[in-house]
Amino acid sequence: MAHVLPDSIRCRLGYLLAKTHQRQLKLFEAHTHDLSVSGRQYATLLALEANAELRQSDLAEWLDLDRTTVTYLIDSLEERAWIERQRDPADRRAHIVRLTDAGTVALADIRPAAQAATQELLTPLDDDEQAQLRALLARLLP
Amino acid sequence: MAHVLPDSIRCRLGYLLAKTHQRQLKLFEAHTHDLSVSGRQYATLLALEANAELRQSDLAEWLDLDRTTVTYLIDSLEERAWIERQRDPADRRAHIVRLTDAGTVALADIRPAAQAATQELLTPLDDDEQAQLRALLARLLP
DNA sequence: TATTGTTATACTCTATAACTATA
DNA sequence: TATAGTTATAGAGTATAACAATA
Repeated sequence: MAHVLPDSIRCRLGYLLAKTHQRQLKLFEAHTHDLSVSGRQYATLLALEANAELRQSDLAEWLDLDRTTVTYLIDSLEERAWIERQRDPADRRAHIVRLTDAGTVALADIRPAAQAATQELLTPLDDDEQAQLRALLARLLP
Repeated sequence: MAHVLPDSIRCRLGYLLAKTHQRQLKLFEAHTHDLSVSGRQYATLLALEANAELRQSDLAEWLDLDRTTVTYLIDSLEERAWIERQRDPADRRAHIVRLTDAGTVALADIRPAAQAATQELLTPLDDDEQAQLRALLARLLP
């Protein structure tokens, strides 16, 4: 190939975000392959690790997901018995979600694999630069 | 809501990339709404602006896309007469893609809208920080 | 009336494989 | 036999709207 990717593309933020995100997804999948878990399922388990009880509407707000997406997400986690859901006695419209013991075990398996994936992505950066990147990205979110 | 998004999620690189990318897509779409163009279509036009002629296989390699995806992408641009494709006389298996005059005009419309979207995303960062972010992300790509 | 969650539907992306035409 | 491109298909992911139960 006689040409080179022009800077007009290589420095486009949309391109950089799309490609790094794509690469992160592939690495996460490669490292967690035998666990067959999605990044979103992992994030849900982390949220429930930090908070013993959450309503589905809380998860939707936190993870910035549609409530229908949360329903499917929770369905998939309940099928694997990693979480359980029950009616909120205080508001019988709502469902309360909790991590099960099996979910805690699963999380212990997933976490090191997920961290290894992130470390592989971040290999070109030293520790300071990794922290800078996280801090800069975090400031772009509401 | 009584809870707060835990740092275990907020600082997860996969979460940060997914959310900033999602936000970038929404802002791009909002700013280019009346032009109805995708970021990938925009990147293709930029590639052709920098190189008068490209084969579809070049585009696939540059943009890290499957060749089937490139076929659909080029189809959509040809329908709008922004690009034209013809057989490569030197290798009649290949298609050579070129920007048309209409494509050049379209690019002139799209570019400021795309840049405005990026600037809105990057509002929380000053100029130095924006450059740092681009540089750090670029180093994560092969 | 508004909110929580579920279901159905559809639409976009993406991945795969089968196909053609050329090399 | 390998490569460039096309087509068909199916699988995720996501968005929308209609619905039931409850507030």
